[in-house]
Amino acid sequence: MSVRTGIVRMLELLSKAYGRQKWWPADTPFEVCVGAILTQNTSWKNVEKAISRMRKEGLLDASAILNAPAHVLEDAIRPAGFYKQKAQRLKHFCTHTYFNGISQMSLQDARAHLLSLKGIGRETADSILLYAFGKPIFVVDAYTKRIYGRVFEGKDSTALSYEEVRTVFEKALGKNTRKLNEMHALLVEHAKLHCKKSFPKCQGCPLLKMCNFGRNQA
DNA sequence: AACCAGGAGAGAG
DNA sequence: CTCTCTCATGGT
Repeated sequence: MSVRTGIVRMLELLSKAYGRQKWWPADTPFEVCVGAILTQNTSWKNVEKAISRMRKEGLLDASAILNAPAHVLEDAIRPAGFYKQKAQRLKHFCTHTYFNGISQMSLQDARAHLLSLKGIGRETADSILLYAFGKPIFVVDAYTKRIYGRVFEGKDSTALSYEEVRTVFEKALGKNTRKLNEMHALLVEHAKLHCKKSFPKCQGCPLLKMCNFGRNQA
């Protein structure tokens, strides 16, 4: 079975096992951007706390973020960690992003624009493109690389680069926003239930039959 | 009580 | 281009 076929199969199996995901967990496109920055190397649980505190402080708004003193913003997002960096990144994002123009830009231009911003790397940019603006692009994260490595290579991760993994998934699923959205969301769900870093729960794993890592385990 | 979490940037080699 | 270090809180 080719990797391309395997990815299509993966989407079917995960979809059947976990059902339709509702993603990104945010009320507005702007909140998606905030969450994408706050969740950098941070568990979503802690991001929820930070966003909740921002909402309470009325900070879920670009102008409010810009008007707030640094220490106020820092204090609100503290539960998400890296609070000094992230406070700067949020302010920088609010200042320099051509937010309302992104939806009209081509995918390539929009991505280049986001990547040019300090604090917005590939995963954050792609999360924003896909989940805030509905652009057909695939988001690669640590979960994706781990699951990909285990399933297709029998290793705990893959040596493929970010762009290589992204391309493989996009070739398999096509430029279909709904599928790309669902695939990433299902991979995150799957990682939490059956593919944690230290404790893979291979029993009952919906990918067991097609997973090379599963054969090595037991 | 170490280890990990839906990364990104800067610097070195 | 590939490592390595830093940033930092909170859950397990």
